[in-house]
Amino acid sequence: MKNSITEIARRADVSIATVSRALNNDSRVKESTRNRIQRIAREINYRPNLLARGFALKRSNIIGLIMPELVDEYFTEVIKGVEAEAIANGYYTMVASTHNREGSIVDTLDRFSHNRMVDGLILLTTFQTAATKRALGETGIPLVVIGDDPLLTHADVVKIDNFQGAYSLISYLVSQKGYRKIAHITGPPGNLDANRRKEGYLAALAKLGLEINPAWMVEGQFTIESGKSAFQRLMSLNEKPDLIFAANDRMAIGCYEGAGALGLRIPTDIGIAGFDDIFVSRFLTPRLTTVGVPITEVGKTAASLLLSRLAGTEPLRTREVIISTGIVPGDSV
Amino acid sequence: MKNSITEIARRADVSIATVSRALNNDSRVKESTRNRIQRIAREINYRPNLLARGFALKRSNIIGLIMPELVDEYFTEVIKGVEAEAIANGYYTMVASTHNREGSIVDTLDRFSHNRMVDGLILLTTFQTAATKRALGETGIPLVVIGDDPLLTHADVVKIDNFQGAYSLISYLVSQKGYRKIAHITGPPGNLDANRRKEGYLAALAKLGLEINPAWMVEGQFTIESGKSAFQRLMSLNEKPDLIFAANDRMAIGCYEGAGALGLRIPTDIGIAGFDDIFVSRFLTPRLTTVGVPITEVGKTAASLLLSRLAGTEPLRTREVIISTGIVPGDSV
DNA sequence: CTGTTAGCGCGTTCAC
DNA sequence: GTGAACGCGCTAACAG
Repeated sequence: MKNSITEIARRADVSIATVSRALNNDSRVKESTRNRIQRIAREINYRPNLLARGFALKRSNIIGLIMPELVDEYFTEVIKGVEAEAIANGYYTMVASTHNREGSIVDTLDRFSHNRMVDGLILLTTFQTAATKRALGETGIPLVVIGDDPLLTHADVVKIDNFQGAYSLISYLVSQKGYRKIAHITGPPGNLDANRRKEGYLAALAKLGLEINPAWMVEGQFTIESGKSAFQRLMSLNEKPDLIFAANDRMAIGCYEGAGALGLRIPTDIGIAGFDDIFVSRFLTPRLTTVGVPITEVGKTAASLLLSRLAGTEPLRTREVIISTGIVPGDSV
Repeated sequence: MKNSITEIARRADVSIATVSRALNNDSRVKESTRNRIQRIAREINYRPNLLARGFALKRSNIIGLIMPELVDEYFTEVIKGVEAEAIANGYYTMVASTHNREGSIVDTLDRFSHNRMVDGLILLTTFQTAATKRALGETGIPLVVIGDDPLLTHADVVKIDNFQGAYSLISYLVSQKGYRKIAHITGPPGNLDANRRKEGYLAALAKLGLEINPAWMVEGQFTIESGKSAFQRLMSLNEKPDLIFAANDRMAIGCYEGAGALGLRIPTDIGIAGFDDIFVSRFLTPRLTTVGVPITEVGKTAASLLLSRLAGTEPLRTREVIISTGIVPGDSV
């Protein structure tokens, strides 16, 4: 048995046009006709062929979500937020993880934006190259970028307030906890979040009139291992810091491991602070002091921006939403 | 400018059929013609309209992944595994989170399987009702179920070896660590993984000739909080266990919290073991002894089963793959 | 080797 | 209020 509007039309003894109208609640169809058609549709468990509909309408009702390789709960949360918002508005979500390779981000972007499979795109990047930027300019479909980029002219942007988060954290550590010699383990050089966090750190130190010691800024890779090495480097200096602010929680965990290896106690011998408030941070001993980010909200906001644009009711100018962060006090400082 | 095979045909001065063949590497097209066509396609940055192609072929090249509400890295890992396998085979992945409500699982299943949006489905369930089972039987498209269900006749199944994992863990705790009075915090009653873990626990006790004390089996909900309450209940018994096996790591974390509140030390005063080896378990103090599950592999396997079936080269009978688990020794026992 | 044509299921004119 | 006819971009069958 077929299962199309043609079949329903045959059974209801009307034309396919009438069926189409009835199923889409077109007010021109007589009520009795509409009811009859809808009943038949239910009986044969009719579902519109979304491929056919999308083809006819040039619209898939799918939004694409492009992310680097999935790690942490960070990505789960974003997916969750996007998906919830999408479903609530009749859209599906297609996830593409690009495995952190620059080439594949561009590829994925290019593919998705030109093959008409998705109506709009949400891109989560942690770094930005010329190639990516170029590809972003050529999508031709509505685009929302999640990330601490400079404002893009053709895309809405959702950014986490990394600067403020770091700035507030340092201020808190100095004014409330009395730290003066604050080191920083940065993230990978090109990482946008990492860069903004570093700027917040530097700005806070400057504002507070504290020493900015170049030796106290060590580069990390956002991994536990790199956090541990950075910690060891810092602890081998003649003039040691009294607190280490790691640009993410994973590296802070590395510091815990480093401290354990050296027999140093936190926060007695050295204070540790992180950024992200990932799930595990709550269970570290002592509980990590860090900066919390409402990640699900990031996803929801991104989806919401995209959907409103797809609905066509939005102005043409791009928008930028900043998601604020908050200090999560722990016992590591 | 249009961007379709019609446009390419116009420029190359051939028919659209030839263009279609050339782009799909049909061997019947003369090489020079094919090269010319492919060059033109590249020049105008042509991408096939996937909606149109899918419509014509009655095939979307999308696989659907239905999951309960996303929690833990468990789901991230599954998505990662599925997505990697799918992309490698020219498929896209559509994620639908059903928010743990029975009704919506059935809805999603029904919708996905009848609207022709996906070619096949992977369903991850932690519980199974009659309604779900019925819906599963009516999909009409290839289906892979991830979960410790009884064998389904019309779906391939990927299951984690919960039974063996629990059985081995208990055996290890008894023979290597000398525990004799082993309590168990179960998962939610209908949860399939939880049930199998309990069976493994009971079977091991029986086999080892150890007492099965009903008071030592307390129901939990797979949450930290429920683990904590269960712990408190167990510790208030006259005859206390010397080890608690929690059916998942989250509840084991609850036990840690409970122990902390009562001033009990792990493993000196009470041993704790879990199941899952989630990321955080490595950072608990002391490190949790638990059972590890290669989750990415679960996703990969599921996708692989589905794709091979979609490729049509597979036999009709359903297959079942059991993913084995392994003890992760920690310092909590 | 290549062209012509039908048809996939749907929404949407344009008639009546 | 309803129907007939068209077209979306592509693949496949058939014809040459």
